[in-house]
Amino acid sequence: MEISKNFDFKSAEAKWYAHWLENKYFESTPDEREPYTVVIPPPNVTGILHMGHCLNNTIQDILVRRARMMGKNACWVPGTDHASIATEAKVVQMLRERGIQKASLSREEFLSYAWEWKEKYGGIILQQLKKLGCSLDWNRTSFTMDADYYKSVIHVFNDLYGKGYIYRGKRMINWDPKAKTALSDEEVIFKEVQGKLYFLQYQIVDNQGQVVPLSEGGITIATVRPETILGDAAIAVNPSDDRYKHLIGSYAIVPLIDRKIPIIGDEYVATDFGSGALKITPAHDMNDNQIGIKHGLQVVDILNEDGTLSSDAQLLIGKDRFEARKEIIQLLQEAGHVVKIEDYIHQVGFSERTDVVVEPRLSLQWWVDMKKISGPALTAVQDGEINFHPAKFKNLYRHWMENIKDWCISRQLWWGHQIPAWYDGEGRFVVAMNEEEAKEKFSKEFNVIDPQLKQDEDCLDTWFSSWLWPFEVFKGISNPGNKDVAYYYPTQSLVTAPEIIFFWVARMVMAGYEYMGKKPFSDVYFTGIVRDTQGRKMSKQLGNSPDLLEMIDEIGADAVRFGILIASPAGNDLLWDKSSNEQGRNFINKLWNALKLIQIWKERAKPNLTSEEVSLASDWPHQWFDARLRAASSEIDVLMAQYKLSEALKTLYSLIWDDFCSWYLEWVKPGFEKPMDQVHLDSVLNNFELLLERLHPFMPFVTEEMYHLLRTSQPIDLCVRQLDAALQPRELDEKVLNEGELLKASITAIRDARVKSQIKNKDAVTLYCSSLERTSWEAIQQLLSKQVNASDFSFTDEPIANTIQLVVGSSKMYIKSEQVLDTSAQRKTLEEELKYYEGFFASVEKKLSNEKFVQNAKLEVVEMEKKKLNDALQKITLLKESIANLS
RNA sequence: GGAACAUUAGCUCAGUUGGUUUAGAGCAUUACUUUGACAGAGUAGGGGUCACUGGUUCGAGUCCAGUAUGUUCCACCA
Repeated sequence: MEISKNFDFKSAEAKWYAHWLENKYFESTPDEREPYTVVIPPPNVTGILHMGHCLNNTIQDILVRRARMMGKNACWVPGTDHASIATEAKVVQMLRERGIQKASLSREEFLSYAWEWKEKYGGIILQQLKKLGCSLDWNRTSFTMDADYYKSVIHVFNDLYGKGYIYRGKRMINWDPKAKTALSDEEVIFKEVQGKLYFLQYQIVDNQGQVVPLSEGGITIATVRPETILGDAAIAVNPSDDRYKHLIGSYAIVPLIDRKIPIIGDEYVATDFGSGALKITPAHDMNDNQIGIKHGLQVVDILNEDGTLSSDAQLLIGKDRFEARKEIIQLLQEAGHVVKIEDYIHQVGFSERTDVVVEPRLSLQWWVDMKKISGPALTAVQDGEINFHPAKFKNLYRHWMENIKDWCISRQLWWGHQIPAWYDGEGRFVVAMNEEEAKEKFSKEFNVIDPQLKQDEDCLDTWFSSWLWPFEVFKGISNPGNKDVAYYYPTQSLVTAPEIIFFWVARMVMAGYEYMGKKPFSDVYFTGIVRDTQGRKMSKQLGNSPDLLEMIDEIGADAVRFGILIASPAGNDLLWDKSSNEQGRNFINKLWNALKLIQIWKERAKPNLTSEEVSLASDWPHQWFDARLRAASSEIDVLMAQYKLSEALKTLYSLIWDDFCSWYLEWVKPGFEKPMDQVHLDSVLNNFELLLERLHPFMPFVTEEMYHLLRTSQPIDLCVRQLDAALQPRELDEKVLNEGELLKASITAIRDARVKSQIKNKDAVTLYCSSLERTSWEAIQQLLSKQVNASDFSFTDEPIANTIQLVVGSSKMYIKSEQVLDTSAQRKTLEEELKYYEGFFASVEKKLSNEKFVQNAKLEVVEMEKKKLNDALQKITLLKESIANLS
């Protein structure tokens, strides 16, 4: 069979993915095997594949494919998340482009547009995962708003409400004025912003109730949000502050609107910040709200839900908050209230989804009382029931869990799971599975017959559905105790980004224990963040995020998978550069060329060779490679168990490039245009197959392609071939591995000597060896002679004159050549080596002559040092002899 | 403000309970080689007082304390 010059990844990728699907290799149903379950972190239904997904899903695919090849029933569940805010924003934008305002639509109309949009664009990302080679069970594709899933979310809400874990309450929340919705604390990103600190002077009312003119002094406060003075309810000072304490109990006048507000004392106020007097705006600041409650202050809400000033502001009504800020300063300046304005750098909260400044706002929302369900989730991770990789995230998790706050779960959106609460006209409400049940409950609880009910307009936070993901993809709630959930749950590995440890991971653990009574997964692998070479996070805004599909198209999915993984140390961020793809491509090329070489051997192979034709006298090279493969495989097993995927791939890379290509194939290579005997060829083919097997989870396409080119009638596809569990290191391997090291060292040393003495490769040399380890040399002498073009190899006890002298291990070698020898180069090499060993000898000797060392160190350590000393001494003797022989 | 983690070759990182060499790998770099799988190759080399300062110890990249720098998380004084 003709093998193409290079790997044609485009046709191979299309061919093999279709073939795998056709043969249902990725489909899983419960059977007697042990399950290996992974649920995909569901990407946003609006999402497009980026580098983060690439890393994340490559890792999952490696774990899943490997499990599949190790006899597990591997099941990787795909799906998408409805991503309420993000998706609703996209739909609103699409409508705007069509000239439709969301406000002009009914809820039903809007949702039909949203579903239309979801059907059309949603799930593109899942198609993209196929390009990457991901072995997902597509029959199990789930969506967080599937009918059953939806019902389960509503059920969970009802259940938690029934248990008293969900409540409705008026609290300060983070308000996103663009999305016009509440946000949870986790959805607010604090950024440092260069702002201004405005010092404003308020007039004071004296004992007689007279307003003191500003010219006679007032009270100065500092604020970064001057527009909020319109909502002021008090001015607070620290009761121990001598500057102000006499004012406590009197009143001040809010500028421009002349509202009379009390001056109160509260320890909360810092005397050393700003002016030492704090304006209190209970409707628009978390802390002010607390103080407001404590002192029974009135609440003046001056903002509309879109961030414009409300009629309660009395001034600048309808203006945007930032516009109002500029204008009010002008008005205050004109009225003489501005004392000074300072530059001020401070932290401002932004909405994670819309990136607008979040407003603290008082509103009625639904909450989950987290302390009620967090207990088992905390201990599970503390006790190692669930393992985090890397383990450092354990601390972070614990800290958050121990200081957990209630979770605001209502969102003022339409796209999502509508809150199952029904209200009557009088503000009474019940929580129910549906309207019918709600009516029943009303009649029972309030004795109302057939009330006019209205369902809560709001939706649930997206994470209130995705925290059910690991079991609801198996219908663990909608069809409790079914065969799938019983078999696949708990899942094994969760691979996700550390950013969502609180949003998602922690909450899944809570839901898992609450609803399944079991952990949702055994291991959580947190990937790093993909950054560019300058260490910047990849983002659309910076334009440093490469187009993944384009890249796959250019260089192939396997090269991209290799590139991202090799650059990804376990648990660290990875600085990714396109050049690591090239390393992947080069590696594929190397493999491909090995295949081409073997193909040539296959064509020339003969079943029975005459003794003259035999290319290889023994099967020593096969034994050696077998031993190397065993050692490397067990290293890889260990690394994989520790989730050190990058290290495992490096081990494989070097096994293939160095051990297999550079050494093994060279050792078994027959002479130019000579045939290879079938027995040796079979060994080579077997070994190559075993390599491809191990590489397959990392680079599925090229390995499957080569596997079939290697042997035309494979009984089974590589994708579902089972790894040979017997491939473990054996004690007897040690001998052949040592011989291999001796062979490599001698080849390298002789090649080096040839270069330094300018002996051309085509000129044959004669080798003499003086050694106490004759049996080792005997095992390798034929290969050595072939590799270094030596016409003869013999043992000697005497130095050979006019030769190049080398010390390999504890043996001496003499290279005899026709050529005139340049002894100076040789002498230099030997002397440098001697210098090194003398230095080494001195350092060991020093250590051993230290009495305290010999007294205190462990016996075996001392013994080892003595051995090192002896070895070095032997080496020094040999080197000295060689140098002496030179002259 | 608090905490966690990190700091080893030009870059990205290994280095398991302190003692296996005078600290390793990959990539990059330099020189040389090169007509039989592979110039997308081969061989060899250069490059590190293991961030700094102390301490514990016979012995520290490894343990302890402090300092500096960086990253991340938490909190948020208007």
